Amino acid sequence: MVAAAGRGFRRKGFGGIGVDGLAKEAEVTSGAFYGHFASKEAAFEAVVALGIDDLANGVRSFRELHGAKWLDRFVDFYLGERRTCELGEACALQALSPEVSRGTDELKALFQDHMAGVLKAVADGIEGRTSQERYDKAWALLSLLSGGVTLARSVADPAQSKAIASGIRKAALSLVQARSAPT
Amino acid sequence: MVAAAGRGFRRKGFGGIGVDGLAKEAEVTSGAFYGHFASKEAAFEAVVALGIDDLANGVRSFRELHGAKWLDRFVDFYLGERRTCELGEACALQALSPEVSRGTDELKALFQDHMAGVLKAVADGIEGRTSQERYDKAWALLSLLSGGVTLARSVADPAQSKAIASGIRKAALSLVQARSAPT
DNA sequence: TTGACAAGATAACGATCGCTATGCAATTGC
DNA sequence: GCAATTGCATAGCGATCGTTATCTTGTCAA
Repeated sequence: MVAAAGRGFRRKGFGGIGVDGLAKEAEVTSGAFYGHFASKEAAFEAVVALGIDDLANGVRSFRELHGAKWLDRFVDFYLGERRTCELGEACALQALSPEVSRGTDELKALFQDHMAGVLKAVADGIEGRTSQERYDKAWALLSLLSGGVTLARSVADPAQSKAIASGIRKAALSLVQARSAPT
Repeated sequence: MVAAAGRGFRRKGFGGIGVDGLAKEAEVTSGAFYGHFASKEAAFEAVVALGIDDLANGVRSFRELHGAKWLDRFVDFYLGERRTCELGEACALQALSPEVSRGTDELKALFQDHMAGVLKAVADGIEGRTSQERYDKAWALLSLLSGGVTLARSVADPAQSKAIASGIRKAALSLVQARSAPT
């Protein structure tokens, strides 16, 4: 049910799909929808929470599976499958954070809360002299990847999209290895 | 009229505001709206075209005004005013590209077309051995800035938002100066 | 077998959706 | 000075919006 709502919101945006559409995505009717969620907004909150937690778990999986080389794999995965897959299956960070930025403070607090897990998972997996440097790099990496995929998804020509991804990839890898500039 | 529609779309998203709302933003009625635009979608296209062109002109202005040091100023501006200003006045790239990524191929073609001007303006203003390297960096810089501002706008705590911006700033400056990694 | 309970279907509410047709008033060309 | 055109307001179209109340169905306990 949450997964179906997640697909709907990702594909159409919060305002672009109605409760009937979300319910149909789950192959039920709107009556059943309100059995699971108190409101459309509550459903969106559940989708954001689950989506961001999924990202955190995804990062942890890459670290466990690939060890020291996890970041190369992760970047390639994010700029490959996650860029070309159907929008309904896209990363929550990329597809949902713009909607969060238009939302209430309550929604932003929830987003921030769950993002803490993602940040820790990324920051713990990259190099840097200080904790702050690792967290700075983690924010930058996530911004670069999500922003890059959004831009790559916004152009019509697949070759252009691929070229953007290629540029992002180089920047992402050099970013994580770079010695941070003085503040 | 286009400016008013731009504010409305940025604040609420394409699906989050209706024609009546867009018309009210311009202090007219929906009848007048359809005197200017053939449809809601056509209005959005005009907003995207104008917004991206504004970004291109903004980059050119920074280059003319600040010369070799334009990028530091631009990054600070983008992560300062452009991050904290009201959503209605936000950068088109940050506020509108997620909607473009959910749009038709026609809309994406228009976006890609106008982005060419932004890319050239940025790529011509940064260093790099080859043209491709400059364009790669330009795409990465724009992704980093727009994605970073979106994330910074999605958290509830202003201090957290500022911390994100700080991390993005360091990454942006180091990105442009870095020697590009091998492909 | 019956009866309580849970889950989803159905139907309806007023409001708003994107859009069109028509009406009126000011401006324009001659 | 009158006619044609332009620019916006008004009103209304059927459809969909988010939400609630009611009804039906299925399940398991006693």
